Amino acid sequence: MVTLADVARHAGVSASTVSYVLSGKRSISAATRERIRQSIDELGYRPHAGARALASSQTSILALMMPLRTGLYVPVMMEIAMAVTTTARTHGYDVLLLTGEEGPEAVRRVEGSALADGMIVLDVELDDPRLPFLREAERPSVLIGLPADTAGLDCVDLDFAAAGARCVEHLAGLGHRGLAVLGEPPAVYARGTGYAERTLSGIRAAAAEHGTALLHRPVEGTYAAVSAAVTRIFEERPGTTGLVVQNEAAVEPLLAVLRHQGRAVPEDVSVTALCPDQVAAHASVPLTAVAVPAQDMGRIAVERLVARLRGEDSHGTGLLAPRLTVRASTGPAPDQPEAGRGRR
Amino acid sequence: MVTLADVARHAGVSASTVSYVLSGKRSISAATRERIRQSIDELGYRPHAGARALASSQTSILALMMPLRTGLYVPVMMEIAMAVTTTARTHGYDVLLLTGEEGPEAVRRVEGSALADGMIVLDVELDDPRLPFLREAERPSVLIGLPADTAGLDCVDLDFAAAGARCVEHLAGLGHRGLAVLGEPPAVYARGTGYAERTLSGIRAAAAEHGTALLHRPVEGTYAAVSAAVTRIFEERPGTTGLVVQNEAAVEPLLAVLRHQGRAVPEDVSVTALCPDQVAAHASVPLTAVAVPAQDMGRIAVERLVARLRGEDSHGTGLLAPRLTVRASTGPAPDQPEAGRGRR
DNA sequence: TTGAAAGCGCTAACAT
DNA sequence: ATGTTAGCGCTTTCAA
Repeated sequence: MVTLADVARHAGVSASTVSYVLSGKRSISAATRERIRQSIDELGYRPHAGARALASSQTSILALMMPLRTGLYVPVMMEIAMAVTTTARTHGYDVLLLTGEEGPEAVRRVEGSALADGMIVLDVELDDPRLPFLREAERPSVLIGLPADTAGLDCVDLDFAAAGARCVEHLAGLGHRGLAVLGEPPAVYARGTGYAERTLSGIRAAAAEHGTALLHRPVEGTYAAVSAAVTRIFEERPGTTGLVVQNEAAVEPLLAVLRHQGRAVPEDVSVTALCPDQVAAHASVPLTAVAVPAQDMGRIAVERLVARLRGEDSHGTGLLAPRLTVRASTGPAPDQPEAGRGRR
Repeated sequence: MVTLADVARHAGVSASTVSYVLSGKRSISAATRERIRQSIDELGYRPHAGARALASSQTSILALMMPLRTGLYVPVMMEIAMAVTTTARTHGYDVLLLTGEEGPEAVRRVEGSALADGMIVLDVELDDPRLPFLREAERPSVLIGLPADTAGLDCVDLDFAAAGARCVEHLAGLGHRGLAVLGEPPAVYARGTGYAERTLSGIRAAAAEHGTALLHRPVEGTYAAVSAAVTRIFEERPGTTGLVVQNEAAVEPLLAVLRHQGRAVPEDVSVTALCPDQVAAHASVPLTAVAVPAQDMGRIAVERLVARLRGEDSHGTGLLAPRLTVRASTGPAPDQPEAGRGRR
């Protein structure tokens, strides 16, 4: 193994000089700097991460806490994880992956063992058990998600209320007066994961404002569940012409069910979704949708965390504005909102 | 920060004694061991990871290299990542997540900077550029996947050839004589990712053995692409009654297309897939399928890696035997393999 | 602009 | 069964 001392010897300087060339924390004459650079390349030197961590109390590692609870849409988590990792690298950080199991204990491990300089926390519940530990932690953290009480926390998230409202406004603007929401699975609501409720409240507010009827059905992302839910919706409210879907897994099943029931999209029913752009764009009917900006959230979380590690000011809680892209799944409300247009 | 020295002082022993209690590398009288345990708890001591890494040249960290290339089915990767992380924890290891971008360079970083004790490599190409570096690396690695030349490497993977054969045997056993394969997207084949080709060769061999006709169509996982492919298949080979799908993303689109074309599953067409059990079980028609044992692969990879880190013998390359679960998507071949049974 | 030297917190010989 | 001590490879005062 090549050490700093080896490099110093090879370049004919002291160890500290090599260290300073690496960190740039003091000025070095161009000549020696070049000589040292050369030695480093020639010897293939790499600083030992552990030694560095010990001496500097900085690990150059960010922890990513990613519980994988039921009802979560995996691809979104993955996108965030990837964005976090690549962004972290551009800032010179590596990423330590922590999964659920350990819960709050993981926070203590990271702190106590000095495993990382800061942490990014996913899938935050309204009253997340990790919050107290994060609040009193020495090291900074950024949450992706929004707990009930954000005091003393740094959070990044999509403005789900605005996103829900955006969907309703779009449909209302097209003349739809009977709307229904296919929500996340019951488990997600039960768990107190804020975003589902925030979306719903945004949807409700907008529906009230536009005077549209509204039905809400939590639903599992299976064909059978979606089929049952959709059937019930049209039975109870034959005048329903607009659907808002907030369950990525339900998107394809929904389109299949509608097709099967003979309801044309968007001629008979307009559909808007809240899902990653990729899902919306590649659906069997390209969907008018508010994007879940997974990559942005991951990137922004890292940038904030890095800024705080550098001692720059924390930016506090910030919500991303929703962006709705119109595609092929929405159109004007049918002239006669007659019942039973579709066959069953 | 609480250090080993603090604990030693508090317990009235020397630092080394505390260290040995922690590592169990020499016998300690029950009395002092208990006293030290108590001090550790009372003070809330946690060993400093960096210091430990420096002194012992062991990081207790495993690196997980996960390029995320196009055409990959994300949930499988995620399942593997989660299995790797939780299994690693049960053995006292944490996981460092490395994504694509860096390629072979990442291998050198991990080595050179002593970031991890060993690595697990995903999405291995037949002639992966990382292989030479892995072969000459000091630290052990386990690949999930099978490159062209496995010499000097430790690999875990599903036996895709056997898996493909298993699907064909099942269909042949049900009397199907005209089969078609919906394969991975062309990009996957082009990239030289072995598993797709291994599956295909297994399918071909079994088809030859059973004397069944066979058509192969690579396909993107979009509704449009699947629709086009299926339509062509039935035009070219009206006698096709059995489908093998090896593209998780194509599963739902396929079922939707068949439904739309009026082909009943399994009365008109039998479908077998090669996909995670969860996908198969929750599809709109529960699928007879060979499972992609993502969790097992992740777990086994870690167990092997840990065994090697402990100096136990490497187990060499090992393929997992396929397991086919019969569900609702396959049935006896239609009596009269007549053309044009479905409407269009 | 550069060196010398004192740790960072832990492990592992080497003693006793 | 326990203590003493010399590093592990790096950062960072303090000196020059």
